[in-house]
Parts: sequence; structure tokens; C-alpha cells
Amino acid sequence: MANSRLAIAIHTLGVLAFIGEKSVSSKMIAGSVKTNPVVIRRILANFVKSGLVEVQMGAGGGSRLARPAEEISLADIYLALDEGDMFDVPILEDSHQCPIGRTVRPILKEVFFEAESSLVKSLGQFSLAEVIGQVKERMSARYCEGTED
Amino acid sequence: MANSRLAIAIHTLGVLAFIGEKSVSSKMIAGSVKTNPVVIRRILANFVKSGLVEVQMGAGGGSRLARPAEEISLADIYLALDEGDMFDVPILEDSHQCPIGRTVRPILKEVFFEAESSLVKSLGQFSLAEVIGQVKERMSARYCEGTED
DNA sequence: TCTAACTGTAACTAATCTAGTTACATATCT
DNA sequence: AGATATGTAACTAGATTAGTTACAGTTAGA
Repeated sequence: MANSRLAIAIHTLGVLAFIGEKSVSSKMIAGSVKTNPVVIRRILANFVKSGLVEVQMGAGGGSRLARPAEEISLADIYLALDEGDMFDVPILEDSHQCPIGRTVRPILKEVFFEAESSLVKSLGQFSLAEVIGQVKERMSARYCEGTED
Repeated sequence: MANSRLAIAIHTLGVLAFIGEKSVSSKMIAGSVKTNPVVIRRILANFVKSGLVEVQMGAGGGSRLARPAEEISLADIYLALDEGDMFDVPILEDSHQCPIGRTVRPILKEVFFEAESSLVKSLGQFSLAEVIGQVKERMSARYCEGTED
């Protein structure tokens, strides 16, 4: 498995947080993330829907955070992407011969729901502001050393 | 996203736990899970590698748990599947123009590692025995009522 | 020792998902 | 009007998953 949507999403909002008040175009963000502007716009559409981002169309338009980066957690970002369940549990009809197969699904559903909730809770402990804060720290440290790790 | 491997894997070990001492063929398990025996054998191969299951080849062979179901947690099962990172973080070369892009990757790696650890920890709170115990409970409840939910 | 019942694994297909891309209608500023 | 944005549909390429067939190797038991 491996899905880079969450990483791209956080990076995208990170750019908005970094820039601040000004509107940023999807083209600029795409440059930072190194992908196509349409990919960025698709992700931004999720954020508009969940109220994390405000977008302005037309010349000089672009997007910016709808609230301070301190008040946006990584859980907010993850949930805004609306990716659905992390683990799938195949449906077996009631007519299925094996009683285990007929019975185990709701139990697994519950367990997976709890596991995914733990993940979201963990993501909720970090704010976008903290992530950007760390980026700034490392950027300046790197600049002073004049070298990469 | 959606991956049913974990559900199939737990179901598979559940059958082994349910049967107990006797060896169970991949064909039988496949019948319960409603899939192909090869799919089951592929998953069983992961469990053999991590020591959760013992397999015997040849006539009358099959697989069984290598230790009691009480001592197998859902985290053990998840980790045995060896699915790699849940979230990918694209690599941007040091030469990449945007400093955010160059710097954010290790930070996201850390955050995602913690989030995934929380998920594993949550899975670790359930044992295979508990899952099978609940299956048995619901099976008998269902039998008594003579109807489905 | 032969046979039937197993596993291990390679190879292929079909379905699904993600990312990337082009294209174009629509909106907005100057 | 013209330049600059977004929104979104449509297509392609690549990766991944599940399902399937096929077959070599292993083992128990008649």
C-alpha cells in the first residue's frame, strides 16, 4: 500500500500557511509539490468542501487558509480528504455456508473502526502550524550549516 | 483506498483457531472466506515467515496456529502481512527549488510513523481468541433467535 | 511403490486506483 | 477586451489486488 495524497495535502496547506494572507495559485503550489496543478486543485476542492480553505477564481485569484494554521490539525486534513475506510471487509451473504464467514464481518468492522480512530486521534495531536514551525526550524538550521543531512 | 487483505488474514487465522489442533487445508479455508486457495496460501506464507502458523505439506497436510490464539494479537497479524508504509511521502531532490518541498519530507515521515504506530497499538489490544470468542457468541445468539439482524 | 491430497510459486488476466496530463468552460481583475 | 485563475471532464500510464490456471515438489497411506 502507499498513497501520497495525504502528504501532498499537508504540503499544499503548508504552502498556504507559509505564505500567509496572500492568495496562492494552484500552479505555484504545484511547483513546490512538484506535481500538476490539476492534482492540487482536486485536493483543494476537498478542503473547500470541508471549510479549511477559501478559493477565489479569476485573475489574481488562488487559495488561502480559511482559519489560522494553529487551528488546523492533521486529523482535519486527513478527514477532509474523505478517503473512506482504510481496511475493507468483504461482504459474505447470509446464505454463505460457513458460519464464521457469516458472522465475522461486523466484528472486524468494529475493530477496524477503533484502529482507524486511533490513527486519526494521533494525527489530531499535530497542528499544521507545528509542522510548518518545524519546517522553518530545519530550513534555517540547514542554511546556517550550509549543508544537507 | 480499501484493502481486504487484513480482513482475509484475520478470517483465515480465525478458522485455524476455530478448528483447533487439526491441520486445515487452504481449500477449506478458501471455502469459508469465499476466495481462491492460492490467495489463502499467499497470506499463509506471510504467517509462516513470522512464525504464527505451521504448515505441513502433502496428503492430510495443511496449516495450524503455531501458538495459542490468546497469544496472537491483531497487531501481530497486521505486521505479519508486511504491507509497508500506510502513507507514502514523495521524494523531492535536494536540488528542488522550493525549500518547503526539500524540508518537509522527514517531518511527515515522523508524523506518519507515529500515527501508524497508534493504529498498530490499537490492533494490539485485541487477540485472535477474543475475536473468535465474539464470533462464537454471535453464532449461538443467532441460532437461538433463528433469525438475522 | 503408487496414488491421492496437499503446499509453494510462477504466470497471466481483469478490475480498480492514483497520478499525471490536456482541454475547455467559467470567473475575475485591471 | 485580455490576461490570469479555477472547476471539472476525459483520457492515459502505471501500480496494486484479487482471482485463476498450471505445475513441480512433498507426504500419508493403501
